[in-house]
Amino acid sequence: MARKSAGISDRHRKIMEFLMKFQDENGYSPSIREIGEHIGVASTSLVDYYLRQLEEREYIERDQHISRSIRVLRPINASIGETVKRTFNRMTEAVNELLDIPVLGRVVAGEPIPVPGSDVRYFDPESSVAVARSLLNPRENVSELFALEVQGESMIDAMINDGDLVIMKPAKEASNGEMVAVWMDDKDETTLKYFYKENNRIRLQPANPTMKPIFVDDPRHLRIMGKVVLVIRQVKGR
Amino acid sequence: MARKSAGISDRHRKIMEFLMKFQDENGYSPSIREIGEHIGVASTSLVDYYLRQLEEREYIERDQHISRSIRVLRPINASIGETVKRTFNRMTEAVNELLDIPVLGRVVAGEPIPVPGSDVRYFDPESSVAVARSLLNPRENVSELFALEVQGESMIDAMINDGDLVIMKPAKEASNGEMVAVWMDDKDETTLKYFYKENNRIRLQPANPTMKPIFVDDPRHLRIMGKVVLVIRQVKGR
DNA sequence: ATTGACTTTGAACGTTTGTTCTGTTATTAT
DNA sequence: ATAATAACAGAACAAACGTTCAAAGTCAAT
Repeated sequence: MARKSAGISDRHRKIMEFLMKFQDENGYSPSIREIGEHIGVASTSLVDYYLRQLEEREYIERDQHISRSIRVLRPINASIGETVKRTFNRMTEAVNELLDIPVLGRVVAGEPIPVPGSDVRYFDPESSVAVARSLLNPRENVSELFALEVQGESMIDAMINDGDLVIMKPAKEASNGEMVAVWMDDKDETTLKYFYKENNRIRLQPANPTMKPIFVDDPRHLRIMGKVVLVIRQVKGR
Repeated sequence: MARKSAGISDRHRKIMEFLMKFQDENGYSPSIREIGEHIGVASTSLVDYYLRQLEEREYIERDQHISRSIRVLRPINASIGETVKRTFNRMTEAVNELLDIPVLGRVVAGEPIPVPGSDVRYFDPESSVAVARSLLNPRENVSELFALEVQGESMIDAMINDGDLVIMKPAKEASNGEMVAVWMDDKDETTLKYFYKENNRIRLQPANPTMKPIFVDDPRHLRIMGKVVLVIRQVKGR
């Protein structure tokens, strides 16, 4: 006589709950001994005994002679909503944390840097860098950020090396103490310097404290292209 | 140059697909031998070899000495391409793209750097940095990475400034061309230098090309603490 | 031609694990 | 009370399984 969903004891319920919890936490089923330990049963045979009952009543399924092969057929006492909700939150958080910043080109000392003009829609970005938002100023307008790869060793006095990745935002002016990318007409050169406006001249201070500043008297010989926001150096593992 | 899932051979892909398919059909993971049988590999060690690689690249996860404990961390190449499945993949990818690296402390020239000892479980990390995985070597074992904040200007000859964030992995030895953090007994100092082993001495080359190298004749006066993997400079918006 | 990094094999070892068996203790019906 | 049935223990076993190691093969760079 096939007994239907008859007598589910307290033990059965405990086992089912443990199965689901263990599955959720580990991604696979517990062994018989692990089940026994958890429900306070010393002998493996007794656990097997209960499992067989659960199997007969079609609460679970398992494959003979295969470790950890228990499948839960129908969840008992569902409290799954919590888990789903939590993982969903973590996912949306992570997705928002990740910025995709286009790499517009290279910074070469002797050439003006490529800057996204307001009219010129987009340079086709060669590629993009993924950057965590938390590395940036929280109130940064991330949509206008762009990245440049430094080519050559012309920026060493800005403590920036060949291959470094500079992330910046477009700007035509700067405040004191900000690091800017400037094009100097008289020198035909692009550099990265800290910007300071003094009485009647502009001081461009290298990041390397051992280097001396450059002074510019006529601001018209100087074009600010953008402000540096972040520098990333990927050390070549060789 | 942010590229995604690099360094995955055909075998790896085949294994991942089998893992997902098997999981889907049986509700639990295949054993090592079952995997080997399916991809046409006779020895269990070779399967283990591949699994370890997949583990390092964080495609899967498994628990030691536990049968069928493989967890698929990120699905690969879903052959059943539905819109839902694809967006789901993109989300999990994004989640996996984001690494949380603990900041263990500061690098000060006159002090040894804090390194996660194998026995000393964890310094309580002061905080953590979020870093996109694509910024790192794809086969880097990201779980052992840690970050240090540079304090003072003692590292300027390594092109690293006060406030910079150095991400490194523990190491006691290094290969030529790698940037390492070393403690020099005779100078009582921690520095970051490029490591080169020459005939009968060690050359420590500053990253700044204008600086001269340091030569160490006796390797015992030199302790390698770790290899530098990434340097991040958050330019103070002031 | 040699090195070195990566791939592959085969076998062996020690656990983990499911299964089975014998036997004991409770519970219940008669 | 007694017999029958259900609940439990403990041990023992063989298969399944993860791990490790020594050794050999492959392939590209030097």
